[in-house]
Amino acid sequence: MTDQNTGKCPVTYGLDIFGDRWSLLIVRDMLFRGKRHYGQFAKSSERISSNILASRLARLEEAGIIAKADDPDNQKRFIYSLTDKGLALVPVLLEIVAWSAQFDPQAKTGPDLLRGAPADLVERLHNDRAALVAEIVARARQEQTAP
Amino acid sequence: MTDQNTGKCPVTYGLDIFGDRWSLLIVRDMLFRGKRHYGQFAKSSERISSNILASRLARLEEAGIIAKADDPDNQKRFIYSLTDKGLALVPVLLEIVAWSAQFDPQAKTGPDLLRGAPADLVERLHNDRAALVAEIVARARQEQTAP
DNA sequence: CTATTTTGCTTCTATTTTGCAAGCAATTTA
DNA sequence: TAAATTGCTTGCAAAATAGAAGCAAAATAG
Repeated sequence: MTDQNTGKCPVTYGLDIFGDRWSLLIVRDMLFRGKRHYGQFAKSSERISSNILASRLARLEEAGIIAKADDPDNQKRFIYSLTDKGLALVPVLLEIVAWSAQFDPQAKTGPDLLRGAPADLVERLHNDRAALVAEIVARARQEQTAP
Repeated sequence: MTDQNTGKCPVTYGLDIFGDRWSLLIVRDMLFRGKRHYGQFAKSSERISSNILASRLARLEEAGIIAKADDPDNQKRFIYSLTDKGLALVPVLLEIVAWSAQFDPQAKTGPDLLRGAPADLVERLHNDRAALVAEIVARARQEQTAP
């Protein structure tokens, strides 16, 4: 018998948007590394190829996760920023980080990502969750409006 | 997919394992829908093709997220179960559900998934998080050991 | 016991997605 | 004014995926 789930499963809704290799890495770069321009994403350590980057940015924009605006300092380029919907992915990303910190013995966080070791992050996520999320969102908002 | 996680970002570690269209749906099916056999996954509403299903099960097993055991009731088939590492993905999945519930107006949860509406889930996730996670993990464990 | 069905895959091919290297026009910088 | 930069696009090869079919072992039906 087929599945009884006529409505769309919420897990599927999310994965339809960011269930791929790159989308969440772009969100991570915006959130934790302050990246805003195409060229910055292209220089990420994971080396996304340019056409995939362009298509992912378009997809994320279409999904309402990021917004694309003209850069007042440079007519040629654009500033990508996280919308509220994109910022709401912070808990998802944090849980992924926490999970990885727990099971990847090599898990390390550079000075850019969260300005701390994953162990500290996991602890704060456990003890002080709401404040941690709020703090990250606030900092991301700040970085987006004031470079 | 390769083993080059040395010193990598924890987000990358996670996405290397489950950053694709199907892996988390398989985990979801095991966690929230009590599925344990190949055939049950194959009949999922999302219709994964058989070769992809086989390769994802192998990958998840290799990553230590699921375990494959002989079925005592049927020599031909296997029982797939979530390991501790797999069960630790509950918070990730819950955050995805919460995010989708927040932004997908169509988000619905059938009687199988979490036995409740996403709205209730989101509320419990906010007010009663640890207990909710523990409850889901406990039920999944129970379903895995006693059909 | 034999015949049929079920199960858990594998194999094949077609289509789609991805990666890589160039290229390119509009700026921006020197 | 020339050179470099930026944010992409375009081809093409390689890889991943979908869909159908096949298949041997085991379970079930007769």
